[in-house]
Amino acid sequence: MAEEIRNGNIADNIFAELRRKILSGELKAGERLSGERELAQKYGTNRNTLREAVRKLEQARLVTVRHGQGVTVADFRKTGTLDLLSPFLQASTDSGDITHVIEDILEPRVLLLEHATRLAVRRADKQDIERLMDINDLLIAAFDSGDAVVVARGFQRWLDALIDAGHSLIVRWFANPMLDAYRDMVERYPALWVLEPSFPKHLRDVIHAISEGNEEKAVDATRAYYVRVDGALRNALVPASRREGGAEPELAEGANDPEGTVVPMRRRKSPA
Amino acid sequence: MAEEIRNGNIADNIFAELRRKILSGELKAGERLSGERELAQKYGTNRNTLREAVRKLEQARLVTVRHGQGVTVADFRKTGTLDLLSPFLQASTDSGDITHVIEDILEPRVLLLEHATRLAVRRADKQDIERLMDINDLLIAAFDSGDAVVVARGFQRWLDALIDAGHSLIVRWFANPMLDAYRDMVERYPALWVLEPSFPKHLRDVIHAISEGNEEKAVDATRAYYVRVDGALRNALVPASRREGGAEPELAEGANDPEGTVVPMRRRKSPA
DNA sequence: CTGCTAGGATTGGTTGAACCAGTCTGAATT
DNA sequence: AATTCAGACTGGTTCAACCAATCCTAGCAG
Repeated sequence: MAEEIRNGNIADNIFAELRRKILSGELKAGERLSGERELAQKYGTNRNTLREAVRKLEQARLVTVRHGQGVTVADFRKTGTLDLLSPFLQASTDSGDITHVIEDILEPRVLLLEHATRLAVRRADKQDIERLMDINDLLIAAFDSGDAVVVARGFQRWLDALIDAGHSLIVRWFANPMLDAYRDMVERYPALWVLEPSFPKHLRDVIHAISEGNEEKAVDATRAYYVRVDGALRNALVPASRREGGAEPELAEGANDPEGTVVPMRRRKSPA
Repeated sequence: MAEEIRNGNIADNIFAELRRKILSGELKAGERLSGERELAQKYGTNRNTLREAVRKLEQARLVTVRHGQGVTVADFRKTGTLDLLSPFLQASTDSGDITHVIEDILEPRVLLLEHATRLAVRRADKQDIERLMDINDLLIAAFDSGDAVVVARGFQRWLDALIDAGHSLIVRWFANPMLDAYRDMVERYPALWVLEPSFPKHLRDVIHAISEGNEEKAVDATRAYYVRVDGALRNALVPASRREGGAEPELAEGANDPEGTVVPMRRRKSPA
């Protein structure tokens, strides 16, 4: 089966390929994979290397392996974790899936950032604030140059610094998968990253609030900014999702949805 | 090296053992593991099986592997995800670490549950509500019997149902690692799970609010409950963390901290 | 002495074959 | 019809090579 070379590691490529198949729905939950011997032959490798790929799938909770029974595709919608966010977005060929996920992530993202901001206000030391200010200067310059991608990339450093300033293992671990997804999305759809006019003001406000230890002011600044940004993003998404089963303008390269077996992710409340 | 048999899978045991060593700080970030040949011999197995364990470590972001260079321990504090929460709590021998993590997770947990509750109010259908009511009945009965462990176990099902009622992939993926950690903690320290007197009322209030579609009421009920529970938990933790470097009453079985190299996780803000 | 280079040692990556060990299936037996 | 058991799956483990990237060092050239 045609495998393009992504990096120099066979097991990783097979892992990525099978992960894509599972996350895209090509392999469904409960389905059994072929035996290791057959799979190895199919991917043109040997059993040991193939097994390394299966081990990674197992660790990613995408399959379950039982001696004597074989390898079974797991229901990642139920048992998955945020680690799957980035590969899921990359694997999804169904635009409705992507739209729902992005819509559903906006609120948790704001809640996380508000909390991160709170912790930064409470715990940031001089070094943390200096780092934030340095990045802020760079961002302002990049913003003035008007290059959205450069800003987006620098913004990742800002978020990193903000989260570090909170000195919370938990918040860092919460944020990492979202930052990964953000990074990937910036690389794939640079056009989506609009330059919100209030961006520089938002940065300054947050830093000021952190410097003077004003928690509510910092959170308010964060919230106000994301209300605007997320609103714009929602507006950009809604028209796309309104078309029935079609591929949206620029979110899909090779959209093919062989059957309509996609589990509904969002159900509206039935009339009480 | 003495390895106890945990389950029938050598690679998994080695993976778990190395993960424990890394998460406990026994192996530090940046440190290089021995070569695969040597490691395999040390654990009394062959290279292929050993490599399967290393692959899982790699997938868990606990090590990085580079051809020609070897296996390097990653800085999981920076690059980890919530997947590490449960194994980290199990591996930690430093009571300060555990205390900080638990303190830092309480707020995010409430935020997550509040958001999950909001989504449940917006999206729950008749089936979801029925499921919640069924579990509620069981929980009330268990609560009256006074067995904290049974209640805690049933509460996991309640949380599952609540999250399902929100029909959000993202929230489910956010919650799973925390539910895993909760499950483990209940099994390990059943004594910590106190029966809050307002527990049955909280459940009823949330269900009512969901039924009548009153979002704010549902969130208020959730928040009010967790303010009480978390307050109690914080009080239980603070006295333990106040002792300097000592093992707390019942959170550590084999506490041994060979050197004082633990990276400070929480720094107070320096005087502005 | 300094700098570069070639080669050897060390590391992970890949391979194929053989055998061990659970699990399932179906035919033979009772 | 129920039971049993052999065989045909499945994954689990082991061994022994060899390939390929990286690192280190001895030796050479400047």
